[in-house]
Amino acid sequence: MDIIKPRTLSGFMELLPDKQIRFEKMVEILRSTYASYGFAPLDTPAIEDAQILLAKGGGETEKQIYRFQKGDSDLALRFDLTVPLAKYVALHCNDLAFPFRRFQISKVYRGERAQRGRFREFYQADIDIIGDGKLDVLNEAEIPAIIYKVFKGFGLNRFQIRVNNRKILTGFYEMLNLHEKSGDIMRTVDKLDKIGSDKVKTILLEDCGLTEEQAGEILRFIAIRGTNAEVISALEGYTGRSETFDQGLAELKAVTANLSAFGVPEENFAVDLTIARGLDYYTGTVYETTLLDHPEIGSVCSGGRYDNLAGYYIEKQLPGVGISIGLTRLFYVLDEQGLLNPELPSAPADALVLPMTQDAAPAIALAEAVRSQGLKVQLYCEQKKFKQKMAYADKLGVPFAILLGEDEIAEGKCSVKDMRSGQQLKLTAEEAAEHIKNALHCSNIPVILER
RNA sequence: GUGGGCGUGGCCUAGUUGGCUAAGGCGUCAGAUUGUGGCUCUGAAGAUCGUGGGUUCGAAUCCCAUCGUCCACCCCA
Repeated sequence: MDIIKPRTLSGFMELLPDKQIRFEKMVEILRSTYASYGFAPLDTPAIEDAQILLAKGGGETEKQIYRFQKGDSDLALRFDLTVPLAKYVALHCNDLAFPFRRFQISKVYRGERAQRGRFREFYQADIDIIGDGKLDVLNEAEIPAIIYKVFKGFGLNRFQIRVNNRKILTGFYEMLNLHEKSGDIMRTVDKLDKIGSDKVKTILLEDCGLTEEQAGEILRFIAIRGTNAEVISALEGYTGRSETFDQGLAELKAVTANLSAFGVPEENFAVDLTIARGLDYYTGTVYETTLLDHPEIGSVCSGGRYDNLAGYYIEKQLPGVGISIGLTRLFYVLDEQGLLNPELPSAPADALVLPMTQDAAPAIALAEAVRSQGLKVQLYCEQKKFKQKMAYADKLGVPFAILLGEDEIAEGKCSVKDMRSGQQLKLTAEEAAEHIKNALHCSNIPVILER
């Protein structure tokens, strides 16, 4: 028989158990945080009709989507969670209560060249709030609060939620009569941090065909930095020249005004005029979150406000605001940087019960007794040498091994061995559970430990 | 999609002016008192040198093709 060499495709992440446990921990934090803000869980199919996923048509989506035929069906794998959400809302809008808040943590697929931190299959953790006809700006102010809670929940401190407003940008380009070129300009300006202002200027002049004066105006505009109050006051100087701009500024003020009420510290939030993000459908506030100590990895969470979620599927006007956390990338980078908390328990069980008698019944009962006290307990079922049983406990990384042999059974007790210290005690099942619980008592250990 | 680097046991690497049975480390497995893991010691298994073709007396090493992979660009989480 031919052996097929096992391999995992490039751009797909596969983890060993201890890492997977840490990953799941992050997912749990996301779920509980999202749920705590009243978002409902949603799951949609990984595969959809290609027509639906490609409704928007053209561009990168068409190039990157995994598309295939099965019989006569033209199918595709979802490349994000927003388009499936649009379909879902369009399909069920008569049954949903608006504003509709949902979260979804699922895999998405993109057939592009994989690179460090860039995957072909990866998890997105999305939240969106969809309004029926209207959606108040207050929703846009709440989003950073949720991002903040999630990242703090992971154990991160050095991150920054950067915010801009698309209306400010389009309004500003209207003032310069550059409305048609705004897409190219924004894409260029977005690279400011990466390539520097001289390079940006060169591209604006040569590739975008701007005049020296226009380029100068733009560079001066995106150079506006400082505290939120300082940036906003600098922006006030541009008012009265574009209705769009003025409206964008008003929205930006509304978002920043409620930050402290929502509990977001100023140090984790910044108005940044270079942010453009997802050029096609965002129409108002846009968000991008970066790790301050690892700017090279780019954005780990981004999103914004859009006016018409489901326009391709129904006539109804459904404005919304949402964000997406690139969980796979975030995890990959944190792991690579060695920031995953080594203190976080990553064994599949709290204790491993090792039966040492021919009759396994007492051990089975013991395992169940300890398990019923709320602990994760694995029963070792193999008939191997004691040495090998211990080696297994060691390799699994379980903090405790519970031994049950003739002696213990005769005394009505079991031997509880702390694998880290080597200390061993003879205890009853209840005492054992209590002992282990006290030793672990680790419910609030963060996943990430920043240095 | 465009441009560049690299492919040697499961993993990391040595070996490239072509030359004897391809070397080492990690890991795996088995032993060193069959009720005690990590450490140490001993031993074992495991590679058609990515694949196909070519040059040559002889190819891991040179040439061509192909696949894979990584990096940059594009774009993005």
